[in-house]
Amino acid sequence: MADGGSPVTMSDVARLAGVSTATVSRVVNGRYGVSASTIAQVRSAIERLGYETSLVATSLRRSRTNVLGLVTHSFQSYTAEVLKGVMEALTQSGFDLIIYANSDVYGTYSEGWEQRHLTRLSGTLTDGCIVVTPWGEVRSSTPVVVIDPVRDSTAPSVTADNLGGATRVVEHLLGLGHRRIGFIAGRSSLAAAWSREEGYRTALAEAGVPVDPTLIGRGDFNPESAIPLARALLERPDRPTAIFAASDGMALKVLEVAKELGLGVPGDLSVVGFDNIPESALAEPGLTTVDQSMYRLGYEAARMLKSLVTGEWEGPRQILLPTRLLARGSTAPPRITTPQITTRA
Amino acid sequence: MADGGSPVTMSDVARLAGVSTATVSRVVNGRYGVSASTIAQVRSAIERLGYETSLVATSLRRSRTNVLGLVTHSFQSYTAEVLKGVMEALTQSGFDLIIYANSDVYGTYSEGWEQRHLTRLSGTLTDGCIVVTPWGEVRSSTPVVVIDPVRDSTAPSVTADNLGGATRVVEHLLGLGHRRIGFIAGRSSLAAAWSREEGYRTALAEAGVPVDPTLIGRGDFNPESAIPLARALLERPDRPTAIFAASDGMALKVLEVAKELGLGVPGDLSVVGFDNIPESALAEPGLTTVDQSMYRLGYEAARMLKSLVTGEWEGPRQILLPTRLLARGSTAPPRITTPQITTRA
DNA sequence: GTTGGAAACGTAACCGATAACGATTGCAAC
DNA sequence: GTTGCAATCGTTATCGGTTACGTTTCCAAC
Repeated sequence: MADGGSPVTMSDVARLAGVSTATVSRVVNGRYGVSASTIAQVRSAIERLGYETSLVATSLRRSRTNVLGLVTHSFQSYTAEVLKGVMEALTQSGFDLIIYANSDVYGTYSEGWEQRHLTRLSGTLTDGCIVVTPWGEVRSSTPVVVIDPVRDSTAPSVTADNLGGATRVVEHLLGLGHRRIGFIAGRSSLAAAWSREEGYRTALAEAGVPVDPTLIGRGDFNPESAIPLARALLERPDRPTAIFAASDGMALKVLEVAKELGLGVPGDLSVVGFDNIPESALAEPGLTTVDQSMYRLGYEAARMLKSLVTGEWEGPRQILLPTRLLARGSTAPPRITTPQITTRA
Repeated sequence: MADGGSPVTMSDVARLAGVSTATVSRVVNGRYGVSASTIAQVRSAIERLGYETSLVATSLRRSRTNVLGLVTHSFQSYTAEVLKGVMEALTQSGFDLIIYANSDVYGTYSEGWEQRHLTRLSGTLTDGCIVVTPWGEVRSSTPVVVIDPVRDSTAPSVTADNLGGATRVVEHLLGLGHRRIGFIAGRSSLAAAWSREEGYRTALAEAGVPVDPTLIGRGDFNPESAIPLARALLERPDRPTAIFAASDGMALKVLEVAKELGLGVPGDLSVVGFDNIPESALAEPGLTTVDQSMYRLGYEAARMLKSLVTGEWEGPRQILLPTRLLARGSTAPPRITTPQITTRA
């Protein structure tokens, strides 16, 4: 149970079976050149000792390990979704998965964590890695697929259609009659943040609504960062009738601030988020948001990495997955049109 | 970015710095016996080449790796909670974490998966492992802490107070006036399932309510398994006024079956679960359940394993964490007292 | 009986890093 | 000028498994 002595090695098996370790290795790996009787001997010795080949020793000697790695800086509920997708894609593929989390950087959003994790894994332990939401570009001696890459990255990646999703959000709000729409941006180095802001800007521009820079708050995807920004937007006399936050986490904080200021949602203020995290459906009212399937992000990333490792990848190296607007209770037509706007427009 | 050549090894650094690999090793590990100028040379070479020590080679040579392992057979939202707790306990501890998931067994609930994962990790890669909800006893050459162990396990473990939680559930229902309380059990090999059933039985016995074996359905924690059992309980003429399912997943299925049969909850039937998974708060009505903090389970398991590895663990090897009854909308007093009971009692 | 060749198996050199050990150097004490 | 002790650094065995290569065995063909 607890401690069952030292681990069984290949030489233990060899000794018991009366052969060399080379022969044991051949049997384990099913190679040619071992007589049937010897195979039986070795098999029985393996069985009796409960021997399992050491991942470490094998990966040191071989280049291929048939293990893929994944590095993430935190474990959220969406991380579990990603992992489900990854495992689904890897089922029965012969590739196992190792997730590495460094205790030094966990919780602290220190720059370069992804590179440190990656180097640690790609020594010889893994054949390739998936990196979730990195802070910067990464380099590795083995293939890497990035989920939610940084802006303008040329690395193989899987991303949700953030631009399209954000565009539909703004079109939805415009369709309801909103004209003063606030925006709370995410960490600008991430492609996702940039695309969502770009969608906000272009959708307004296409509708002939001028973009007011003072209606844009600079958040960083951290929910807390949205609080002062939401307060600033909502306390001004010409406050927006709707706020679009670049993530659900931030949008939920906007809801809290609105409640605190005595503003009814969606009566006095419409709020929209992005991501569709589980908590959003729970919110009161339900948060209108953009659904991006983290499951599919994980699935596609694993599928791509697998083929990249075996060298048989044919498709594009940058995948864009569709997003979907989920209209819930937090959005409605504005109650009154702000006077400043109607006179100026 | 993508493929940056072959990985940098220690001998590459040694060659560039003009020293032996032993000296590089000493510098990397901060050992005594290297002159300041040599240290500078080596440091600069490491910097220039972007060298990072290989986890594989180190763990093969050393016995200690300062890496802890965790094996789980699936990634659910509660798994993420456990992982958050584990990482919190490991932050700045010097121990990193590796999670291993085998593609052969994922999704399929094949027996012995935990042992196979464990052996693969404990070769020399990890100093110890956390095993989440295993199917049986596990053996390992390094310390193991089990979260939700099998029944009567003597291995070091962390468990929620399932007995107390289940007891309070039944007391809650009895207090509301229920006397015919159905129970849907979990997989009986797990200690958690057994304790929850035991709590159900003893709480009834203490209140002088006889336990009716026909009111107990044998599920296996798989939500689907509860459907026929709930149907059987609710379609009988003397159906129970309340059903206590040993997990939220199964309880939610009971809600569905009740709706399907036209039974109002909590009017016609009270339903209680166990676990407090996120979906339970979302249910209509909200599911009354027992909250067990998966976060704390992970936290305590990691704290214990850490000390077990360093050999400084003093406390008990089996930890019981408190649980808490969460009364939500799915429980209420029974509308009418079943005639059979009142006459018999 | 000899030879050829393939099958079967062992030997030893790795893979990258560590640590015990030995070798060299420098400096102070005698 | 020795001697002795640190300080500094290289050499080498080692971890467990894989594989190129060499050796032995065995059977068929001549």
